[in-house]
Amino acid sequence: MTQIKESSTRNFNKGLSITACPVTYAINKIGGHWKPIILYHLMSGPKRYSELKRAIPAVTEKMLIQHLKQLQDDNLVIRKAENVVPPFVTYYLSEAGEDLTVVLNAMADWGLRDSKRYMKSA
Amino acid sequence: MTQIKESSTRNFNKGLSITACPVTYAINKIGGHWKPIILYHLMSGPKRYSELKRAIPAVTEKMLIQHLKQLQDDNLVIRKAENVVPPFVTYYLSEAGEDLTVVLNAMADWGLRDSKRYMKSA
DNA sequence: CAGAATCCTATACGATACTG
DNA sequence: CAGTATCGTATAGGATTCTG
Repeated sequence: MTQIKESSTRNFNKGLSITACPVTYAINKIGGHWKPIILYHLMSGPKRYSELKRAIPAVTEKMLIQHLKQLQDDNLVIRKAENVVPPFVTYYLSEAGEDLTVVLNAMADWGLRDSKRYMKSA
Repeated sequence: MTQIKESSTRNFNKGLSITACPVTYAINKIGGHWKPIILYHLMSGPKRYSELKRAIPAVTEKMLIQHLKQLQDDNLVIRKAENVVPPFVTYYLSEAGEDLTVVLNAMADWGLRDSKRYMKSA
């Protein structure tokens, strides 16, 4: 598995900055390239693995699973698996994940506003 | 210069997700590991290059300059250089950068709240 | 269906040395 | 002081194949 290692100066520095700044703490939890999108899709309710995949066609399985796992590790999403064949797995936001809605919306607002800033020529 | 290239599937996908989600648009502008910290320090007023360096000891010159440049390209910070010897360069937030304050604060709030969530044992 | 495993590349990042 | 240049590494991310 190509996961995050805990060695290297890089992670050391990362650690430093986390403690220094709550913003960085947040970035480190939702900063992955696909995490916000996943979270975004989860904001509209629980989704099955395949639904997420279809909702975000650009993401590879690896990335999806990987980020989903990180989000679980960070206690932002919850995975619920029925033990049936074929498998039925749903992902949904935890409390902490729900709380993120505010942040995501703030970011979305800003993103929208910012992109408009460079469009309105008239 | 080790800058961002515009080729590769990766960037293509990145592009896709940007258009799909304003949150991702935002992440792509402030998602760099040092950007939020830089922005954060700039929130308290204009800073000289050396001040930033001192304020964020963990960052290397390369990273600082690089992110500073990206932030300029993204119109989040403004660079103002006096043409004197020794050089006197100041960085400060643009309008768009100031707008980010809300987002950064939302993230900071969440980060603080989230980290507390895992501390309060009593 | 949901996911694990493997292989590979790009690039983000760090360290260090040099310059106007 | 405020940067640039060069080099090396790690890891994030992609493509593909396989499985309970």
